[in-house]
Amino acid sequence: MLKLTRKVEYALIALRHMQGKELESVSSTKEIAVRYNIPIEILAKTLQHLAKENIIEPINGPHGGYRLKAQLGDINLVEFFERVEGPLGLSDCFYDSNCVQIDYCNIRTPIQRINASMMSMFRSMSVQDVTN
Amino acid sequence: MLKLTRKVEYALIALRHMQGKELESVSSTKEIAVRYNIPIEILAKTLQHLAKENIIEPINGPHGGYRLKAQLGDINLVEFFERVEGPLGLSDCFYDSNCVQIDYCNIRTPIQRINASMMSMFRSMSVQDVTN
DNA sequence: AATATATACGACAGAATCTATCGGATATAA
DNA sequence: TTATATCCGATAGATTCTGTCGTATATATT
Repeated sequence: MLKLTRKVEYALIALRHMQGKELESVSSTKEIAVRYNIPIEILAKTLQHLAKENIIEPINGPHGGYRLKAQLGDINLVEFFERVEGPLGLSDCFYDSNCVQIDYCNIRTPIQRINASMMSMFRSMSVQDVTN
Repeated sequence: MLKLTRKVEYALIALRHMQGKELESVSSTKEIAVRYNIPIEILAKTLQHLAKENIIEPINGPHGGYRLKAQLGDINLVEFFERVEGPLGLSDCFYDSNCVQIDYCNIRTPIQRINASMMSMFRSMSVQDVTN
């Protein structure tokens, strides 16, 4: 409960790795996978996803890989989590109405308040707060 | 990602239900299950768990059920979540060392900080903030 | 004492999500 | 042409979440 997914963790590990290198330098999937002991195929997917989101830039071919494209200080953690994993919320009912309790629920409003606090907390931090 | 479990939600729904009634009055599993459209067996387990945690008190036999026992204002949300679902943290590595990245991980410290913020936020709220 | 209604609880099963793997395609530097 | 990289859909395995079943125990009521 209340945990990050591996995908988000791998994304952050990779971004921090890139952040630690010179601006133009390129990091390959293999390099990162080996360095941090991450399954290469899953990391590859994660990086492809970050590239589609324009957070990193892909370089094809030998000596290729990825380098940072976005300003990590401009992406708050709610935005980042949602771009990597989709809609965010303590309960599904805040972005999807398929809950059988929804008509009777006596805690929706209070949980909504707590959810807002959590969102606000994550919104106050940027990806750079993690990668620096 | 970052969601509450149904068990926690059902527990909060039940506690709020009890909170809304007179102090000595008793609520049965069936009454709550029907009222909020919750599978009765799973709610039964949840209430048994809350009873073992001394948060509610069981009354056996016909006209039995449960009533509040603990002061809900005295239980903060971190404590509540952990008593219902076990150890809490954004990543497993904060309470369990079975992660293959742990020796190389470059984000453990920053995630730890964010985790501390989240814990602090939940610690600042009590169960009563949800059930009132 | 018998009955009906309630909690107690372990074992199991189904569903959903998370995590990882496979196979084959495209791009490009050397 | 070759080697090294990204790209991407399909699938499989693992774990967690959610719900079910069967049986035992407790007690108010008759």
